[in-house]
Amino acid sequence: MAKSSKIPDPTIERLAQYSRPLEVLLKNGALLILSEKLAELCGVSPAQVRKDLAYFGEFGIRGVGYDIRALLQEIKHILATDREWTLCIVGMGNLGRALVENENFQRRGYNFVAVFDSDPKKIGKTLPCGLTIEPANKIRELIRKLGITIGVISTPPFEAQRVANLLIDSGIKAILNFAPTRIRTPDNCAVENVDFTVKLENLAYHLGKIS
Amino acid sequence: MAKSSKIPDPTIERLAQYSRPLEVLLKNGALLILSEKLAELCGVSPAQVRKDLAYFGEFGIRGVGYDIRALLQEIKHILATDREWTLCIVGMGNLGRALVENENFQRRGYNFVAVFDSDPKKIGKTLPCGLTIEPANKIRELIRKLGITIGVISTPPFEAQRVANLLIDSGIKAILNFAPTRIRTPDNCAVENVDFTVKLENLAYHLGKIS
DNA sequence: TTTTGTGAAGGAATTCACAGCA
DNA sequence: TGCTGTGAATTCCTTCACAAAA
Repeated sequence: MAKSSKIPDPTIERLAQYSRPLEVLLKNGALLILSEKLAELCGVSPAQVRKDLAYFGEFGIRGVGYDIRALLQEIKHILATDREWTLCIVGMGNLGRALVENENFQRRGYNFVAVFDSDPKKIGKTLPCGLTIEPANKIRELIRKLGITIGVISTPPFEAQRVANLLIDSGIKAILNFAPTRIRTPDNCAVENVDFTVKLENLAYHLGKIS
Repeated sequence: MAKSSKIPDPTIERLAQYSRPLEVLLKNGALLILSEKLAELCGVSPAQVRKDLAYFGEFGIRGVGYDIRALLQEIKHILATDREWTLCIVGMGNLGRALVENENFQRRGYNFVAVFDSDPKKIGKTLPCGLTIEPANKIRELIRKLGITIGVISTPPFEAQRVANLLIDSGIKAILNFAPTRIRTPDNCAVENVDFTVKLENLAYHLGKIS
């Protein structure tokens, strides 16, 4: 099956992107798709699509294309999104609350089961989704009790590393970090950063070149 | 000064990242920084830092390092973040509201001056930040009147392309897209995508390899 | 035929290693 | 001496072009 080593990181990122239009197509009843069509929908080259998929096996039929349902299932299996994940989030500001209520997470099997904050005024409040804000000192206990595997950080930047350390100490192996700062983790804990302001600065750079 | 062509995209992204710790250091009164230290703070190699900066000029002093204040100013000038930008946002769900209230934007000179939605129940409501939600049919008018240069999309995915087209028609040249779908734009309009679920799927992939 | 799967070629970005300057 | 700036070497990723298969 997988030549599991040496898969380029960009390939993993694109697999997730391929799944988006495939889901739409499947829902609309389409059965087959060509690498050329999928490539066009995702803004990449057809050869790129084929090479990305070929890292994991032979999913297509030569002369015909890819079976949409089977391909989507394979991608989900590769990305391990064919199961449910339990998450917690630390930092219940505007962004944290919006993330917890965001239906894009549940829809893909990412379920928040605990939310934390260190502000006494927020602790104990119940959110529309039904979760109650817990104090930061219960992070370790609840992560273990609820079997949480992914931690989300939406605190101010100066608290992010401390929170990350707490999560790591509690056994978390994957962190999604929304704080606009780098956090350090041991090799066995993966981090993905979502920094809007970096993206805006990219845009500003491009705009600056024009005007 | 700049050999303005042929700057790698990743370089631009890293410049924004370099500015984060530099701002903190400057505030703390530090004067000089070595490429090695900055690299360590940002999780890249020292040679990478030097090469990135060298694309735009000679900002360092050999044998000494970089003057933090001057370097930060240079980076901000390159990224065109040494000025104010006016933004609008379309899609006032949980995420849209959180983004408008998020102080990370204002702090860096990104000011929302108009917010839009197509839901009649939301139109006319005033947000904590003081802005009133406008109907989507006023997008063109307000973009022109207020001189808005960057558009943010936080609608559901199936509306994203339509909204993007509206923005483009109104003269917008840069879009920050939070909808988990690809949007197409002409060459003269830059897009940056922020897709949390893609990031989560990267994490799931790494977790899946372990457990 | 048609379209996938894939070595080989090409290109882009990073790292190396040292020359150049304070 | 110490650290930046930079061509050369290397690694990584993408594209090409065609053989293989339906």
